[in-house]
Amino acid sequence: MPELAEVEYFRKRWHLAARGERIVEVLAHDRKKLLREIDLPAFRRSMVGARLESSGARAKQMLFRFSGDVWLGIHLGMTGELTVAPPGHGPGRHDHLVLVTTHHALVFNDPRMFGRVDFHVGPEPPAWWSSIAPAILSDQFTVAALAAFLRRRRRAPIKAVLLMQERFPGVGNWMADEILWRAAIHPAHAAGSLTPAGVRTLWRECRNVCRQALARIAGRGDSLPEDLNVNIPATWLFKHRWRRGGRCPKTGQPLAHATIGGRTTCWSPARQKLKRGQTATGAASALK
DNA sequence: AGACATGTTGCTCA
DNA sequence: ATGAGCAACATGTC
Repeated sequence: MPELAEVEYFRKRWHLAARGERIVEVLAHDRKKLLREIDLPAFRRSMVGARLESSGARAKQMLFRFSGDVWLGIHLGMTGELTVAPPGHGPGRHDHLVLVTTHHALVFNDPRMFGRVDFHVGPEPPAWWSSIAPAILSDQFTVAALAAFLRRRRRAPIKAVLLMQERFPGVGNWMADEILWRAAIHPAHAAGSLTPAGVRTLWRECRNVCRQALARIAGRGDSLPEDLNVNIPATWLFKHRWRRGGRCPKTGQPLAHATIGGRTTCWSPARQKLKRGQTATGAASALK
């Protein structure tokens, strides 16, 4: 579920509910997997009594800062989500971590357990946070940097390249498909054989999808939509990609699905065309 | 029943 | 050394 904007949505949910509140109790379960890197007794000692001061989201990671130089990093994996419940919340089946304040329970739930929790103490944020690639919406994401990256990955299908966090932090399966659909680029197109105009269009749509997804999903300022996706319009591919018999909202033509770059991919054949010689080597079999 | 799932990592092979 | 492809992780849903 969580890509760039969903991660920001969940961060805000915890942040808006509990900013300034003190943790009075920590409930932690299943430390074999999600909490495997955590020294639980030390985590409890640091966390209880700490006050949530600030937080941020970068790519698909979140970092919550607590008083006493305590930091909590969370990655939601494939199925993780953060919710807010009353303070008496009895942990449900896949609630792996619950931070209880006097007014709220901050719940990290993840059925599939691909998520990760990191606990860090120190005046500076943890190293992994600082080494996340520059955001697509930052001025470091330039057309030249994009072109150089596509050249390096020239033989891979563009769909697979968009999923690489080292250059497209926060982009996941649905955002990659949305970007390519808007840019009218076929997902199996070899990354290195886009025209200069194609690269520029791709750059623009990377930024458009990130900006619009953040505004639609995570809201603006201190506002938060009631739920994920309630503000995503039917003009987006997102609304049609999983529906059986789904049609392209731009052309009205049927959508296509195949595994490209190792992931289920949806595109609009009427809009995203591939000429001879442009197909990435590994993607050819997927298009039969 | 079996296929498949909005993610990442670590292995193999070229 | 570098890049591409794929299985594995664990559980729920269609």
